[in-house]
Amino acid sequence: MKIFERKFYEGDPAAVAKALLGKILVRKVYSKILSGKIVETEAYYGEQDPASRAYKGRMKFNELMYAEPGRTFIYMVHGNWLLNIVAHFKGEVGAVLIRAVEPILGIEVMVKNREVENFHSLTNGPGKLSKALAITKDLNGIDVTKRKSELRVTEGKEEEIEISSSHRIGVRVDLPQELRFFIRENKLVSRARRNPRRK
DNA sequence: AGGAAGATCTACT
DNA sequence: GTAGATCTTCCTA
Repeated sequence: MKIFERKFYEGDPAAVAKALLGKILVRKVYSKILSGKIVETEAYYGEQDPASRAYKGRMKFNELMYAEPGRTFIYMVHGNWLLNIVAHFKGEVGAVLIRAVEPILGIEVMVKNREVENFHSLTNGPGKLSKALAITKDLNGIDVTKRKSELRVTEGKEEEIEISSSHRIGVRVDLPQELRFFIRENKLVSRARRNPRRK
């Protein structure tokens, strides 16, 4: 499968978030291959984005958002590891959160990791997919453009996909534009929630 | 020490 | 579908 070069991730985070839909996330672990089609993403910016980890400026824990595009940025929220891929124009700041995938290879391993049987609830959320694919802080900062990486992104099969958008999920204060993107009608897209709750 | 955070699970109105 | 408890880091005081 064709792998994407760094250039693919150099661009506006929202554009990269859309471009990632339909691509394949490949995880190599326990000498096995686990993979899934990316069906839902969100774009995050830098200091002008109140929902971004980089909102308060550059710090040790968000340094990767400033790093070269194509690397992972993984952090914990409410007890869940969330997988982002660094994406931005040179000299800027940003990342794309992978919110859901549709399992392809290694489904029996994902079932074991997740401790659920139901196919639909295997990877339909950012915390769930990390657990299913055994993604933790150990993979923070690795390069998904390298063929030998334990986590990489490759070309999906040729198909028409229809992209829908909405506001980002779960954020306290969102930007005016819609920055969540997902494949329309896909069953593995996480359930939409009502708008950001008020303070 | 305390609290917030890109969430998830369970147990029901 | 929604409410509430609970998940684990890392920041701020």
